[in-house]
Amino acid sequence: MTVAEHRNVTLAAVAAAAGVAKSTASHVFTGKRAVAPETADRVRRAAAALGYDGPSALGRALASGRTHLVAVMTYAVLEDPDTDPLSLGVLDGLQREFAHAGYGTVLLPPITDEASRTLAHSVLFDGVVSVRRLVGFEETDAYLASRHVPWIALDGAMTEESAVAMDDAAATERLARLVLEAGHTRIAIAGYTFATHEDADSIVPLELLLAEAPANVARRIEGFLRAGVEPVAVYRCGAVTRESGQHAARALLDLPQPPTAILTTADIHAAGIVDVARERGLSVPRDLSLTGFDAVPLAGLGDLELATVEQNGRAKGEIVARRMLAMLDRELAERDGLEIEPMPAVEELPLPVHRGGTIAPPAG
Amino acid sequence: MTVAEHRNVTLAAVAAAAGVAKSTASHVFTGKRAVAPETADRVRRAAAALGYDGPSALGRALASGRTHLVAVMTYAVLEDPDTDPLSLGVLDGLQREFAHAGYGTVLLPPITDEASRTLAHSVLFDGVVSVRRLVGFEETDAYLASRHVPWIALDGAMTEESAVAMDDAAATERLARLVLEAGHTRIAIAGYTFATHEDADSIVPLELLLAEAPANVARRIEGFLRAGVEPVAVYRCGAVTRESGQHAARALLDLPQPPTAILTTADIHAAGIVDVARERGLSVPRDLSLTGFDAVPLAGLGDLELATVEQNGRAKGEIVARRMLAMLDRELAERDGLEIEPMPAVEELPLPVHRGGTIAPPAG
DNA sequence: CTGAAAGCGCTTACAG
DNA sequence: CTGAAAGCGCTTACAG
Repeated sequence: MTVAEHRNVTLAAVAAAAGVAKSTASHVFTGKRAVAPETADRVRRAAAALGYDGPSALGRALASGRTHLVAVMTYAVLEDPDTDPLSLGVLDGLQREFAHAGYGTVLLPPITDEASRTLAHSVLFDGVVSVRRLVGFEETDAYLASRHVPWIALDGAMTEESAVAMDDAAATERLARLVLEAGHTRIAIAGYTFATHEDADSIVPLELLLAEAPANVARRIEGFLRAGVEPVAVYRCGAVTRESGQHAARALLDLPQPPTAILTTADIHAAGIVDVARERGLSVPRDLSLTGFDAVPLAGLGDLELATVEQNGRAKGEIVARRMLAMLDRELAERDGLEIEPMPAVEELPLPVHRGGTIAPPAG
Repeated sequence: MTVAEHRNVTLAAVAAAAGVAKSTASHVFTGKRAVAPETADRVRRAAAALGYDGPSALGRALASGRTHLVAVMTYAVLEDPDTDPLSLGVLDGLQREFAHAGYGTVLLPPITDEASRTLAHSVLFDGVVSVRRLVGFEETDAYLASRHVPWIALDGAMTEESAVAMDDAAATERLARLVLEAGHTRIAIAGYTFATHEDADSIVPLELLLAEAPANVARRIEGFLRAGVEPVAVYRCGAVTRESGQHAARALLDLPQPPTAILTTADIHAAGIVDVARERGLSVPRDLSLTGFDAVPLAGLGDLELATVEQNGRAKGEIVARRMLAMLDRELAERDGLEIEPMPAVEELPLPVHRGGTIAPPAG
């Protein structure tokens, strides 16, 4: 038997060789129906003799409507692992949990041009998770909705909350309390939005930021307020980048009465603030206290450890994956007219607070 | 039109609504055959009216034999991005290039247990690339071979050389020359193997290391020899980890006549050697010169920049992806009885040498 | 415990 | 420029 012949061995051929019906041969491999031991043996022997490696995934998929593929739609998570270890962790967790359940993970870029559009249309998947929805997500979201498959969008999108429970507010409340207890009264808040308009980076009214921010960022700010913070200024970061944090620092430290503490909603912004503070000869935390969010490794901070909230990306990915698998199971049950189990409760991702070394009493 | 109805709109339904044959409707979407403008319009209108989003990827795949999916089989590349940024870069390059060509990338774990075995069998792909083949690759390799799809295995496997040209030897020769020119005569070599036996970490004869090492590592060592290095000792690292580098350092520095320079075949080993040297109060490069390979970010080295060879993971991934796409195209042409184009020449990945700050004249 | 048949949603020679 | 039909490789009611 040559390799070339090998390729086209089909279930039908095996069934014929074993002298049974295709359905019987099929059941030998899927195990969905009892088959007499001798019959099964005959089929297996025929398969071995013909070099049949089991039912083709493609045929199964068409017949069963299940591709055993889940898409993860994300933009360049991989390019700069240093800038986004969190999303990488999420991807890792998703992939592991899906693999464990027999689902492969398809990496797909968001739809930004003809190539990505064609790709999205031509790739198979039973469900999809969008991670770090930063670019090209208007069309992508519209498209994913139109595919009518289970879909979870993370990073502050509405569906995130139904997939993984995160009490951001409780965590940031604790963090803010530490700052208040240190004696600060002139506290500023720097939150972010995914707003794409110009001037996104600027001082804004608190209400505006709360209205524009993704749900999770809004919750983080709620935590600050709940702790009793009355911000002397609020900055809107237009991107989750170190530069945006630097802009925030410049604007806030230029105020006539600059804050003695800045509460951010992302570590990377806090890192940018440290950059500018040092540029200006200020020392953190002696001259400026600072909090972050994510507990992500940051370059260029030396020995400084940020006061922050830890978000375990891999754990988050695993939780989200389990949610997706439950959605997939329900869909299958619904299709087959089986009894539909209630969705399991949303799992909670613990968000431990790290005190770090960036909170100190205000100077003077 | 409800969502539920929506889901089952098929090409056949659209064709019926437009009053044309399925084949005609199909050609309107694929563009593989000319269709009269009015006819095409009628079909498109019918599609729009029915909410048809274009041919199902699944049906196309079964009929055409193309899933537009390439698998990347790799073990936990994502878990510790810090320890393997190179593989991450490769994955990124693969993914981008495949996406560009209309292929999705499926992340698959190597076969190590029942779950991964089931997964590999049930997932569809037209071709596969294995990256960082560290664990469970005996069964994985056997399985991938049995799928009879184009397959490229990286990281020192035979097929890597046919997919991307890397002149490791030329690069390491230059590096070794720098060490020789600095005046070193007592030079040791630390190379690695994927050997899994106990005692893998040990001093060995040069010939043994050359025989056991993956092809790319062997080439790197060849480069050292070509430069004129006559090693006073050769160490075999059994794993590509910092610990293994530390073991190498201990063994080599404990020699009665310790080397004044150590040439490694991976940055991470050089980092481990720095750890041990410092532990012992030695200064790099004053007391010990050192070279690496990969130019990967390393933690805990302070200001020390390694003398090393840069391997751009993303560029490598892109080159490999283009190779895979060419293999896929050829396969298709072969199947359809078309003229088979010769494979394009293997692309070369440049391997720039960085002098860094870890080469100095020997002490004394 | 087993079989014959329909069907999953398309593409692609073949024929005109 | 278009159509009718076979076929891609399976699974799954239905029937016995």
